[in-house]
Amino acid sequence: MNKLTDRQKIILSLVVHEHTRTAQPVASKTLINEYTLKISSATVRNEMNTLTELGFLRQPHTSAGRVPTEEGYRYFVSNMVQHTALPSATRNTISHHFYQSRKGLEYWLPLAASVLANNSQAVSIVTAPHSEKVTFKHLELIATRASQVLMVLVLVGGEIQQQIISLDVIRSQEQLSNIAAQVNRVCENTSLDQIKSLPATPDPLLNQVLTAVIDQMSLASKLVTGELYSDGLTNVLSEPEFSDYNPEYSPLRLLEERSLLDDLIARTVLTEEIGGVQVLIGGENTWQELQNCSVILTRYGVEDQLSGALGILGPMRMPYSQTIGTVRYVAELMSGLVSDNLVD
Amino acid sequence: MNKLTDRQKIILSLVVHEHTRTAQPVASKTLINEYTLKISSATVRNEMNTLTELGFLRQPHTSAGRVPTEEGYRYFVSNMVQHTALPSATRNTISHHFYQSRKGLEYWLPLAASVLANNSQAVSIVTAPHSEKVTFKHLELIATRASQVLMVLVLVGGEIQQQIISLDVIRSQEQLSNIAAQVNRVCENTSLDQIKSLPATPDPLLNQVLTAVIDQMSLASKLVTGELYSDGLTNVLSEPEFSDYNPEYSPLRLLEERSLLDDLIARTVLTEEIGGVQVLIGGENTWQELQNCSVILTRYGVEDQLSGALGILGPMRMPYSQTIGTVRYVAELMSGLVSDNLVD
DNA sequence: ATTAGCACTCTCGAGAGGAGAGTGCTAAAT
DNA sequence: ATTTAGCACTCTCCTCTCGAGAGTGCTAAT
Repeated sequence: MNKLTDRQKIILSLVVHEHTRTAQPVASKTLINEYTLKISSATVRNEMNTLTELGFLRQPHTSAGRVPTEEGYRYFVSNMVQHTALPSATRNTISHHFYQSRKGLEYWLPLAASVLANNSQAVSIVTAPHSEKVTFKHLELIATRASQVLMVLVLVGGEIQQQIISLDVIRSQEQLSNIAAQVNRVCENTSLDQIKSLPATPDPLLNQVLTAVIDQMSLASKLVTGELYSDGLTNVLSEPEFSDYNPEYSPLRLLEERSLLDDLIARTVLTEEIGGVQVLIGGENTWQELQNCSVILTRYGVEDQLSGALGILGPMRMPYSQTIGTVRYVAELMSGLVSDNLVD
Repeated sequence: MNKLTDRQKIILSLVVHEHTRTAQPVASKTLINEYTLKISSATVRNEMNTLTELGFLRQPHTSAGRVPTEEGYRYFVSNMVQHTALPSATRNTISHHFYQSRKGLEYWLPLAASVLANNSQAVSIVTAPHSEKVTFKHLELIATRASQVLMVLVLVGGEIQQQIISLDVIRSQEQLSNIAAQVNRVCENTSLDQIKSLPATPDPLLNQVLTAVIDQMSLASKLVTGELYSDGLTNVLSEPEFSDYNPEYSPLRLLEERSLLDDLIARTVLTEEIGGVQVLIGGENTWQELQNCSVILTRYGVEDQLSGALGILGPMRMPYSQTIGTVRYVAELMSGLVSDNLVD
């Protein structure tokens, strides 16, 4: 696979850079003008020809410059994007944002989305972290009106679920607190399966509450990741990739149809260890919606406990090196924050 | 203001309808061909001329048909959209969705957004309901790791806030529950101001918790409405109104910059009683972002207790009658659901 | 007050032509 | 054997023109 000569690699990378910058097909002459190459345009043309035959470049028409193909981008990203860290100025700006934000995931998630969007000129995707194993932490029952009860369920990891339960009989807050205390005693740090296999209880209220708990926990166990935060839509609306095509296959469906995003996350980053950044270029023949787009995704959080996905969706023509660096850095920050605030 | 003749009104409304249907300038001849009018095209032309002088229609160029102006749409909406109810089939389809959904605001909000988007071919906007007066309902403190405590605060209305507090000393869950019980005894159904004016306490832990409660409640009191749910972006991306213009003034900024939306909500529906539907056409000289767009917004929930805003954002050229009906109906449904599940 | 008829205006699309950009190839140079 | 200069060739893109067609405004007749 890696059978390009050094010179071919340089030319491919220059074409990618130049095309990213100008959005135009790149001519051999442009290359030797803009960059200091010690070879002539004719040589560049010959090499471009080879790269075209290899499938890494293509010509929009006979007498136009070259544009990288999907394969070209893929080769570029896997072989030539050196994982240099982000400039420290950028890192500081980003971490500063987190530092001066209010504390709490509910602030960090939209902040991460905003930072990613602003540093990438693409659409950001951030999902709230979620624990693979759903474990009971704490239950609270709060009397509201008449026989309605607000049930608040806290899971290990810190996710909070709420549900309104209608009882057959009106109960006092004391009675409710009593039941909640019983449930807490039995269930703390207990997994869904364990709770399911608890012996039946004669108390109908306790029964109803346990059923509701099991119901909520089952629901949570089916989630791939938590809520979606996104930002930077206006960054890409002017890009033809996002507005021209068939609305049936708009890449923005990824933001609106949760099942699409979940599928994408499940099939890429969820199978990876935290820390690895995945780059999907042009849908990889699997996601039709992503033609002409690229997705950079990674997983963040604490391995085996609480993790979410974060990254960006942008036109295929994007500054991969910088964007990958940003995604990686934001994920590192978020992992640290999640880890420091783990509820276990 | 209402000085149009009946015939002029008819012609204006036909132009609006036809333009909505075809997105093209409407010719006098088209009108008498498509609709059964007992007047000639020349008469229509004369009337169109008058309507143009009055500012309700305009010509894209000399020899083109007419297009409604902002003023034209405004006149049409205020004087000629009769508030006929939605067809019962549509109503049934919509209510069916709510009926077979899981119960809980967290399901109804995205559902409302989805229903609005699908029935309007526009972008939907739904904000979670929020209570104007922030009132304490219930507090829970949950020991996590070492000296970290997860504080869960429930407000009257059912909003749940969470925060992680770091204590100086490690406390047992008993001690924490004890403190929470104390706070609950003192604060239940108490307003922010009342809590603020509570006498100081010697207990440092109690003090820290109360400070955190006040902090969270202050934050809540500054919200205009809750979280934003939106759907149907792909509906409008192909519309030139949404992709052509300067990204600085894209109408979609309304979805990304919460301050814009809050301003819009505060200055329109929040001042109205629940039930009134507001139609903003073309930004009304106030919101530059909304040029060529219209926003239909209404407030839903329970007056003086818990209310949010919902509606749609679409191109100015839209089927107002149907869309207004949909927005009103969804708001009615949501008001009912909020009312049935009020936590007070 | 309404309408038929007609001249006038403007857009839109097709077609032509020329400039320019960029290539591929060939033959010479290294 | 590789690189390069030179050049013919191709294709796009812009502009211009021109004619067809759509739709109007005006005038004179009903």
